Amino acid sequence: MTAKRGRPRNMETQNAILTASYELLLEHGFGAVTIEKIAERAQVSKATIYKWWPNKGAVIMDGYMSAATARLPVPDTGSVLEDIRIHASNLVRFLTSREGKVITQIIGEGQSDEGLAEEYRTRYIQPRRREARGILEKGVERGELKSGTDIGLYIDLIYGPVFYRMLVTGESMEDAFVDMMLRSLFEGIQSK
Amino acid sequence: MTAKRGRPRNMETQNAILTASYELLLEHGFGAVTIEKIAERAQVSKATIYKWWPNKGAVIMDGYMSAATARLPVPDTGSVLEDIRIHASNLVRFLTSREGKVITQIIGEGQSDEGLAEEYRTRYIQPRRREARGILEKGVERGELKSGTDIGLYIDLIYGPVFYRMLVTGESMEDAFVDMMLRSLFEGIQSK
Amino acid sequence: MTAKRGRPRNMETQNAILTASYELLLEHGFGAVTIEKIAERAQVSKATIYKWWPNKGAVIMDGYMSAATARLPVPDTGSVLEDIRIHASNLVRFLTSREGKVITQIIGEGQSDEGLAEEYRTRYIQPRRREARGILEKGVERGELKSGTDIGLYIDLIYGPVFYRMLVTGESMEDAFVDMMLRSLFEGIQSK
Amino acid sequence: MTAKRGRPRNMETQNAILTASYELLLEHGFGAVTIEKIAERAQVSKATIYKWWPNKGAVIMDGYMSAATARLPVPDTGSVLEDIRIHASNLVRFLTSREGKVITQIIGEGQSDEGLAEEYRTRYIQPRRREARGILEKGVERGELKSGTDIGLYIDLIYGPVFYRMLVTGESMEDAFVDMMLRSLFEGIQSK
DNA sequence: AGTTAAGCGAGACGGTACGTCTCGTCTTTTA
DNA sequence: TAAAAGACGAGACGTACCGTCTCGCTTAACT
Repeated sequence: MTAKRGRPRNMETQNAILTASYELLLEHGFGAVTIEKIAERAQVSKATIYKWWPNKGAVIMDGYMSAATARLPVPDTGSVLEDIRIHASNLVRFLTSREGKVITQIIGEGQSDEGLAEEYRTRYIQPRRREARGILEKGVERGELKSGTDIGLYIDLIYGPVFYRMLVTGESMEDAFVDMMLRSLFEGIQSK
Repeated sequence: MTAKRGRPRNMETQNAILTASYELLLEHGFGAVTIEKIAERAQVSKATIYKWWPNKGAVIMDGYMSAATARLPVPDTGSVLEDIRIHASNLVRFLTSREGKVITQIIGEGQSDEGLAEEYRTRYIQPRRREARGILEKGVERGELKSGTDIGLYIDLIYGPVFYRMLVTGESMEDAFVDMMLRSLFEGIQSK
Repeated sequence: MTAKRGRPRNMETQNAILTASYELLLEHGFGAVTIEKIAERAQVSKATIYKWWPNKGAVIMDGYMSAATARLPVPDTGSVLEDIRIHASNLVRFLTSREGKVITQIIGEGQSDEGLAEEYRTRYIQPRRREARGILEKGVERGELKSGTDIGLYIDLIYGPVFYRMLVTGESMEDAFVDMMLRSLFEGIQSK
Repeated sequence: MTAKRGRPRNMETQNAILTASYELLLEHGFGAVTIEKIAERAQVSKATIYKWWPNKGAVIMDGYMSAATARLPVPDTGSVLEDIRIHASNLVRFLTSREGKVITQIIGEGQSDEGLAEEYRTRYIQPRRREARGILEKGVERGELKSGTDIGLYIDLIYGPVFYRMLVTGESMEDAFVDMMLRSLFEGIQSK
C-alpha cells in the first residue's frame, strides 16, 4: 500500500457534485441534467467531475444511489404470499413516486449505455432481487412454494409484470393489481 | 371540400427521410442518430424534416414502423400453451435480434419522452398485445385457461418477464426460459 | 394587338408588394426586410415577387420610390447662395428624417450590391443633382459664380460634405452648418 | 489585484480568426463573409468567435484593423495646399484599391448597424481626421488659411466630396479631380 | 523548511448538433 | 395564363454541451 502524496481528495466536493446531480435529476429529469449544470450548481469545475466519473450516466447513478432513500424493511410475516405482496406493493409505490420515476429514466438511458446498465443492475436491481430471493427461499423451505425451480425465475415472474407496466405499457398499478397478479401466479392460470 | 392547394408533398422525400433514419438507427443505435445526419443521408434539408416531425424520436419511430419487418404469423395449433410458447419465443427471438435491440432503445428513450412513449405503445405494443389477446381468448373459450380473469393480466404475466429480462436485468433468454416460465405460470408456483 | 388570354395581371398585387415593402422598411429598417415578410404582409406568393424583381434590393428601391414623398419645390429667389442654402437645408432636413434614414440604408446596402447602387443613382441621386445643376447654372449665367468650372464639381463640393456627415462621421447637421459650409465654399478658405 | 484565473486566452486563436476574416473579406466581400466560414478557415469553433465578438461586423472590423495596412506618411512640405493635395490623393488611391473597397463596404454595413458605425468612426475615420487636422492647423498658423473657422468644417469640405463620390455617385477620381476640387475650395467658387 | 505531487476552480477551446430562419426555385391548384 | 399556396434544398444563424486542455493556487506528505 503506497502512501498518499499530494493534496487529499476533498469529500465535500464529491458530495456537492452528487447532491447537485440528484437535485437536477429530481427537478428536471434525466435528459435535462448536464455536466455543465452540475458543475455550476456544485461550484465545481467540470474537469473535477470528469476526473472522478467517466460520463454523465455514472455521476447521475452515483448521485442517485448516495441520496439513497432509506432502505425499505424486508417483511417477514411467516407467509410468502403476504411477504411478497408487501414487498411488491412497496416497490410499486416507490416506482410511481417522484424518486422512482427517476430510476425509470436511468433504466431507459441504460438501453443505449451498457456501462450505465451495468451500474444500475449491480447497485439497484440486484440488491432488490436479493431481498426477494430471501423471502422466496423461506417460502420454499416452509413448503409454501414448489421446490425444484430456480428462484430467479420466480423473481422474474413476480417483478417482471411490475416493470413491464412501468416501462412499457405505462398502465397505472394499484394494490388490487398486485393482489390479482400474485393470486394468478400462485395458483396458476390453467383451469384444472 | 378538401382540395389541396400548393405544391403537393413529395412522398419520395418522406421515404428518403424514413429510410435514412432507419439505416442510421440500425447502423449506430438510437443515440447516434441525429437530424443532421438523417438530412445529409436523405439529401434533404433539415427544415423539411422539422416541418413534418416535431423531434428526433418521432422521425425514428416513424422510420422504424415504416421499415416494418414482416409481421410474424400468429400461431393457431389448437393448444394455448403451444400457441403462446410459439408467440413468446418469436418475440424473444425478435427482441434479441438487431432490429429488436432497436425498439428496446426506443422504449428506453420513451422513459424521458412521453410523446414517444405514446407512439410506441399505440403503434408497436398494443398491436402485439392484440395478437396475444386473440390467442388467450381462444384458450379461455376452449376451457384451457381459467375464465373470470382479465385477459390483460394474463398478458402482463406472460410478456412482463420477457421485457423485464430484456430491459432491466439484461439476462439472456433461450427457449428453455420461455418453457420454464410458461410451465410455472400455467401450473402455479404454490405447492398444492 | 393580340387578345389577352388567361388571368390578367393584377396591378393591385404590385401595389400591395411595394406598399408592404415600404412599410416594413420604415418600421424595421433595411436589414429586417425579407422577401418572406413582404410576401406574407402583401398576401402574395414569393414566386410572384421573384417574377417581377430580381432581388430584395430592387423591390425595396421600387417600394421606396413609389411611396415617393412629394417632390420638394426647387427654390428660385434670384440668388444662388440663397437658392442653394434652401435646397441643401431641405436635403439635410430630409436625410435626418425617418424617410431619409431609409435611403441612407439603401446607399449602405449599395456598397455591396452594384445593381442596387445603379438604381439609387439613377432614380434618386441624379434627379436631385439635376435640380442643383439648374440652380447653379442660373448662378453662373447671372455672374454670381465663377464660370469655366464643371458644374458637377460644384455639386460635389456642396453636397459631398452633407452626405459625408450623414454616412461617415454621423455628426448632426443644423442650418448653421449649411450656412457656414456655403460661406466657406463661396468665399474660399484661403486667406488672401 | 488583477490575478488571471483560468486558462489564458490563446492569442494565436485570435489571430487565426482575424486573419481568416480579413482574407475572406478581401476574397469575397463583406456580404459573403460568414462566421461559419471564418470558423472553418481559422480552424476554430464558432462558439469561440461568439465568445469574443458580439457579431459579424465586429469581427470583420477587428480583422480589418489588425491587418492594418502600413500607415501612410503624413506629408509636410511647408505648403498646406500641397500637403492636403498629397494626403487627399493618397486617400483616393487607397479607397479605390482592393483594401479600400472593403472599408467602403464596412461603412455601408454601418448604416444599419450603429455599433459597427461607432467602431469605424473611432478606429478608422477619426485617426485619419486627426492627420488632416494636423496639416490644416499648420496652414492656419502659417497664415495660409483663414483663421476663425472650425477646422472640422475644413475637413468636411475637403474629404466630404471624396467620400461622396466613393459612396454615393460612384464616379471615378483621378488626381485632376483632387486638384480641381482643392483649387475651387481654396479660392472660393463665387466670382469676386 | 523546502520540495514535490496531487486536488481543484476558472475558464479557453474544437467540435457537433440543435432548431430556426431566409433565400430562391419548383410544382401544384384556383380563378 | 397569372397568381396563391406551399414544398423543398441549401446553408447560415446563435446557442448549448461535450470532453479536453491549460493555468495558478492550495494542501499535504516526503525529504
